[in-house]
Amino acid sequence: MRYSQDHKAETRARIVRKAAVRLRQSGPHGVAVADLMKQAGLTHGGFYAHFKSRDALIGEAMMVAMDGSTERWRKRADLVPEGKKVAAIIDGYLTEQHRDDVGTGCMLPALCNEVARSNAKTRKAFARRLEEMIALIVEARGTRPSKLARKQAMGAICAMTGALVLARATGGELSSDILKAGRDIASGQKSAAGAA
Amino acid sequence: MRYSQDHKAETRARIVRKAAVRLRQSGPHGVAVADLMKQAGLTHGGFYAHFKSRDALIGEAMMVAMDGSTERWRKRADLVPEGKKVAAIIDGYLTEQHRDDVGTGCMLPALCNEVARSNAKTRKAFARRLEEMIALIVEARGTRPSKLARKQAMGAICAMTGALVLARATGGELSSDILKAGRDIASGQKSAAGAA
DNA sequence: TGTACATCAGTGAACGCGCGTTCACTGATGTAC
DNA sequence: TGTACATCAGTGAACGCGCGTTCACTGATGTAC
Repeated sequence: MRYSQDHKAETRARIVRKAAVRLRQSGPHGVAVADLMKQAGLTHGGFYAHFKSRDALIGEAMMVAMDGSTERWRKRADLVPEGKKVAAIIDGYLTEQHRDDVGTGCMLPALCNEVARSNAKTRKAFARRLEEMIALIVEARGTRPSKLARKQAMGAICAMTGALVLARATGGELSSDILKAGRDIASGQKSAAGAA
Repeated sequence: MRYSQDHKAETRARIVRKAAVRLRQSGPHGVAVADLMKQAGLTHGGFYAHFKSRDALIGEAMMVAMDGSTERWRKRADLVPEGKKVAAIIDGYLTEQHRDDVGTGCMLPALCNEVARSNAKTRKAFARRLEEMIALIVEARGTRPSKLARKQAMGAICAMTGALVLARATGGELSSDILKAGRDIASGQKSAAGAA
């Protein structure tokens, strides 16, 4: 078969996208060549017409899986007026829907453990996206950027990430309670757990 | 060789302990039978005198890896006077030392992703330990237990877990900043990232 | 106390399954004429 | 417009490595006498 000029590029992109979903769901070991090609409607042999190796694909999938998180936050912030943007991001993030959707959800809870074991390139890409997300929260606050604003934004992201991974590891009422507690502490609502 | 009565039990426990470290460091796929036996000073063939299968070992290692986290918190709280206990737990938790020690560190950041993919038994065990940790924070506050106290304790644990996984995934100054931001938001010190 | 035997934790070669990778082949479509 | 040929994305059988698992064997120590 000989296809239109970008048919191959589309196929390739489809494989990477499926891999990025699997990567978030099951980690790198969950990405099996034959399984992935089947998902893309192909047979496993054709894989090497697109990628040098499975590892090369995983590297690319890692990058693709890191896309979108920031963009989703920006869209949610754009929908609400000044002063409600941070809350919109947090409340849109810590939902049962997001908790149950690892495959296309935020990279932070899904990939953090893997990134910690990855090479410098992947770690650097992760750090860059995280910085973008921090900057976006600082901006969404609508106040003057400052060291304190940055620190508080980072704190909120810590709470959001932690709440999501813990809500995913647990279930039932505890899981829902974690999401609620995460929303409160991330947005600074009477959530000081400080001594006394 | 025929050894003393509990020699076998000691060997078995040693293997499980090594597996629990590897599990936290590299996940279940990082636990290889031959490698583990070598670490324990044995050859791979003897493995099946102790365990039914690799999966059975991983199940046990999971349980062992979940031990100790609560105990460490309790010990830190016991060293300081009333009113400083929660801060002692948080500040002892979000350190560069703990960040760099995944293998024997807290189960929450190390295992959360794996637990989310595990069977009901493992998930239940995880939830039980998490409840213990929540209760311990509530107790360490020294105030009367309440729904709010529980929620705030959960929020603090979210922030602590999130800060550690993100600090591990990044490096350099960003990593240290995350730890600082995590300490602040978890202890409720001028860390409200709320809108406005 | 000494000797023969039983036990069984541990050894290491070998097996076999899963999965990444290779490769000779296919056949639909584009191009040349 | 039609025919012959070239291209190359995709096919699927086969290979081989890594690793979990099996198994016949070892040899140090406990027990019987």
